[in-house]
Amino acid sequence: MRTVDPAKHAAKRRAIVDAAAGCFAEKGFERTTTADICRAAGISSGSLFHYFPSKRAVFTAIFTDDAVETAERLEAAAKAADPWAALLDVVAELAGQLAHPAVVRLVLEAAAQAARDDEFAELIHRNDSALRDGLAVLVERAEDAGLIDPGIAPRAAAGWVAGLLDAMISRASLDPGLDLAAEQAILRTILIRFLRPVSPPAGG
Amino acid sequence: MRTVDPAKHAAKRRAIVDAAAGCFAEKGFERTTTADICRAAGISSGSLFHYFPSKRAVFTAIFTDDAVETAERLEAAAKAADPWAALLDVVAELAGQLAHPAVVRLVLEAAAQAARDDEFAELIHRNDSALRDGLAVLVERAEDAGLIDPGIAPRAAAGWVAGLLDAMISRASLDPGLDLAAEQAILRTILIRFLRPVSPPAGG
DNA sequence: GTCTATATAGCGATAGAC
DNA sequence: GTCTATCGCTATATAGAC
Repeated sequence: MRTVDPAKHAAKRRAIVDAAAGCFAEKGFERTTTADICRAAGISSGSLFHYFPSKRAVFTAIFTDDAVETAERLEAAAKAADPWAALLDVVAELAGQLAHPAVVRLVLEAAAQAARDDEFAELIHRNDSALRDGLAVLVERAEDAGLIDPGIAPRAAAGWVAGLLDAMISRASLDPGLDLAAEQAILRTILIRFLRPVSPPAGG
Repeated sequence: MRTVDPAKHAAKRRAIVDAAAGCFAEKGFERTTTADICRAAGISSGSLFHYFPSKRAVFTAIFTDDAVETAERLEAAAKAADPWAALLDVVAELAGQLAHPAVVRLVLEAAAQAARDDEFAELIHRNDSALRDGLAVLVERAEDAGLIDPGIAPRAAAGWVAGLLDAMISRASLDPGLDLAAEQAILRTILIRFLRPVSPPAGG
């Protein structure tokens, strides 16, 4: 038995991060005050800085935590029997997260912050790179199975798949009344036409 | 002869906006101080607030000015003989602007600001809507000429063309060493495969 | 129209009791 | 570990001379 309970500490840390994520999504990093975070989390300033050394550390924690979840998703997809179906599934799942406006806003905020903070940019680039790597594995496996146009480089293709997800983020933020399901269908069409062989070897 | 020279006033205003755009691109809106803008423009605080009522007004001026230029581009494209070629040209021209890192950063900053400032969001949405309208006109004209898959709605297609440009912005910001020319070629491929008839009526 | 000087307010982070 | 109280600093915008 130890003086501190690591599980309790982690749970509280997580609660603070979740509360802060809502604030950052709503007002952005700079306009969110540490007082806002404290109010949202129901704690005092002293407590906040007991768990995190700075406001920025709270912000970055959101994205280190998220990276773990995405990595698990990609790992599971890599084991799937049908790599092409797994690719479409992963894309649909990631696109589905955009139904939450807070997620859209957080991604936009992260992109803006990464453009001017080198350390944070490294984190975001690592996350993006991990996503592209995971997607590239699926593209390669699908290509080996003859399900993808051989003229397309897996790595470049993976970059554009990630880019298409970013396109959806920008559409979702620019058009609040966007029909996400309809756009996901179009996204699927674009992926099929972009990646599949010009004369498919089989139906699908 | 008047007491104030409108041309001179406009020129100075423009000089301030240009200097400020550099600051905003580098540090973002909130972390750019009015003192930064004054230093970059070579003026004093008193002068800055003689030309603009607030820091935010300087920021928005960047995007109202840009809207005019884009509108002119689209107007010219609408008059072109070959609407399909004009569409590809406009996309290439807009994508080409991303060679300037400052442009990429400004767009990201604008997206983040629009997510939390309703008045600024209206401006950005108007600009985006004007872009989509201009692209939709080209898609429609190309469709009338049998150059585009009839199963694709022009308005939705235009949204995704704009989205693909946003995808390129995100790629450019996430990957500093990105080969822009190579990516533009892929973008072109995606557009052709996405929009053109499945069995083209002619070469091209 | 341009400047210098400054009012006013709010922020991130710390100190130290309990 | 959590709290209250507050320090030290920086920022936007204004006032008013020239």
